[in-house]
Amino acid sequence: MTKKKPSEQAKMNNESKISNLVLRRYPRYLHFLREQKLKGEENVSASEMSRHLNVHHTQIRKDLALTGVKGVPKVGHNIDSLIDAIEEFLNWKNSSDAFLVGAGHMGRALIGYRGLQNTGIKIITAFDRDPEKIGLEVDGVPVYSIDKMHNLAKRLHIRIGIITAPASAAQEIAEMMVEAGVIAIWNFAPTRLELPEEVIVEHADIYSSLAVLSHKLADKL
Amino acid sequence: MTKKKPSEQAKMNNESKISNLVLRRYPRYLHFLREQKLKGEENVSASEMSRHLNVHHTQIRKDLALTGVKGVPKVGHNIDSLIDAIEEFLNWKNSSDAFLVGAGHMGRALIGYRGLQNTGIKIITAFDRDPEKIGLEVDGVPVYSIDKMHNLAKRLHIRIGIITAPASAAQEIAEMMVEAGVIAIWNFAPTRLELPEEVIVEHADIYSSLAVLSHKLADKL
DNA sequence: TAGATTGTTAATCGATTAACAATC
DNA sequence: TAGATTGTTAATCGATTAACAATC
Repeated sequence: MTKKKPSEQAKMNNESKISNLVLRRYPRYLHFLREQKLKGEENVSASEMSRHLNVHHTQIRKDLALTGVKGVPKVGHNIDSLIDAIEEFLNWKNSSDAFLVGAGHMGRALIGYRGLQNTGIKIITAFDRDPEKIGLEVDGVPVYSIDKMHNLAKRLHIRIGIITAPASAAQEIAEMMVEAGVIAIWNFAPTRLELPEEVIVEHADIYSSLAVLSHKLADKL
Repeated sequence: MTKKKPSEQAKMNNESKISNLVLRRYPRYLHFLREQKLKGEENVSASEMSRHLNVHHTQIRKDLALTGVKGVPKVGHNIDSLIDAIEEFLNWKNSSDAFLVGAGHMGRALIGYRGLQNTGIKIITAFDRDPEKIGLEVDGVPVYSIDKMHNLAKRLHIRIGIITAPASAAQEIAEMMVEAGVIAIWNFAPTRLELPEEVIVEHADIYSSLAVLSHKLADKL
């Protein structure tokens, strides 16, 4: 029996081998690029990005190289091409419909988050158990009873689920989502979800950043 | 002129040299440990943690070793000691008072987040500009006019600020906070803040996790 | 005792940074 | 042309994993 190295696995699954660390940097790049574009800039140099984003210029070069966009010496990279390429890379060009479960404050915050409009995800419906929330409309997004999720997800072919429910309900909700055909879950509840391997789960973990903050602060006091 | 290696810098600033990657793992460990404690367990082995948290057992051993808690062969580590040590490490044992600016959904979500109670941060007051929000009370936390922040922060010696305002207002708010004596800022607005170096800024960046999710999903479709 | 588990040292892997030639 | 900037290759750094002796 041959051991599968992660890289071979990746090939087999037709997954690209780009590292998460790089992926996590792209939204910051994108943000900066859009800003520059708004300012009327046409090109940007890696050195300039490096200064503003506090990332080593070589790293920026490598990250940008992955997008396939070529730069021109003394000029830099074309901003539009970069924006386009990164959006393409992240699959943020055409947004996919998503369901959100848990119409509490966190859920509504996310629904109202204007920044999400540029990110390839569109929340089209929210669900909740609380009869007081069912029937509401939040920023144009209706809140339905969670019982309706299964049918609706199947009918609309929803592939992305967002969990903004309390931790205690998260696992159950996640299973319902998978059951209904969801293949990627963005989890804001502070729990690890146990799901079949093939389901993509990303945990929006606010504690990890708090841990860094707290520790640094402790050092300072 | 001698170049300062990061490590020397760290010593000079009296900062500990523990890596952020380790720090970011601790909250997950803590969560698991508390869970086990609730189940009535007294000890836990690194192998067990490894299985549940999907982290290599050697890594867990190293991370736990940093806390100073010793394990016993065939038994494992005492859960209480670990919880205690990690909380100590993160400075989560006695919570510091914090101000939150921006009482929109994100702000209220954070105020209502029960999980925050175990994390060394206590939001005692919220601020907003919106007259409709001023005077409200959210989960026992009063919302004041942002004009009052400066005086109140000075008076109560607040060192931690949380920004849950829109991106457009974040920089200005951050500067007000620093002006008022805040030395650590937890920023939920989707903007990089430009502040004096000595201010600790942690960006709770939801886009980075979305980037990973989107990319993985693109691969799968 | 035997075996589960710890904890440390060494090997590997991957990410970041440095150096530098190529180019507009 | 000179110099800013690109993009690539090599060196370094740090994090993860493997191997294994020590211990209860």
